[in-house]
Amino acid sequence: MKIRDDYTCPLEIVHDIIKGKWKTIILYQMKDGPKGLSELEREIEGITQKMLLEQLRELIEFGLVEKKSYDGYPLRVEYSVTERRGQKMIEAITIMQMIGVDYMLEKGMTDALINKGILSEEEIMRITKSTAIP
Amino acid sequence: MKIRDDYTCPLEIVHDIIKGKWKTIILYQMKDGPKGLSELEREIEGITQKMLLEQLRELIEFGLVEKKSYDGYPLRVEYSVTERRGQKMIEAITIMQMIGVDYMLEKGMTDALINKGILSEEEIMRITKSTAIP
DNA sequence: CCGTATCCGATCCGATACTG
DNA sequence: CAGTATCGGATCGGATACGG
Repeated sequence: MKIRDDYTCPLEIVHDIIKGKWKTIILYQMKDGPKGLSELEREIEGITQKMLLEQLRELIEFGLVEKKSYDGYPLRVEYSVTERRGQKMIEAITIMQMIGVDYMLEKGMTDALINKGILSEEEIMRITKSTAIP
Repeated sequence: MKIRDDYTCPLEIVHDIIKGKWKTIILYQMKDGPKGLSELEREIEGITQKMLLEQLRELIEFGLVEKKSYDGYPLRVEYSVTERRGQKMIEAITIMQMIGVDYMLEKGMTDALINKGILSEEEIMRITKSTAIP
């Protein structure tokens, strides 16, 4: 990814940082601690190894992710969210996650939420009752 | 924009909502109240009318923006952030704005910040002093 | 002032094959 | 387990012209 130097506003930069299809998902997946590559690949449904590595590299470039390599066999590499900028981004992503859930509830896409373990059936019952129009 | 129904996670949806180059900037520009089209066009540097309308339409589709038309002459149209989902998104965007500013400070892009009126010269002095390594 | 339509190069991303 | 390279279709976004 090319890093330009003619940005006219801060949000333009941030858009460049997270515009990739998988960036927010990757970051969110790392929110509770470091992850290995194959771990991420397993947990993120539909991503290819190529995309994962590509997007990780860009996240590192922008200071949102850190990489640590440990020699030995098997190879071990850990990717984690950076303390300063990365954690801040997680805050924003957490809000976006809420918006996504809100949208899915509105559209009745409850199955996906339950399957993914994002919400339990009871939680959905409670939420939909409280906001549904009788 | 096509709205799919096979989203596997909430963040995938949100990414679809804000992936456009101008979406976050447009929303942020409306954070303090309704805006007319030409107003937005004037305030957002570099955007074309085509892109502005296109992205606004998508933001409306996803329930982040509302549109109100007033007949008469000259025509008056108001775009505003929706109470529920839109305002929530503004929260996330505000954090992203902070990240962008942080990045610009780190890269020494202070001129752009001052020119845009995002930070004053004194504020930058204070910040850079407190985080700079002597 | 507000909105639509088209054309076209740039980029994104998925599939696939290969290396240490 | 971790990472690189290439190729090709789909999508994005800028320019530009036209209509209410």
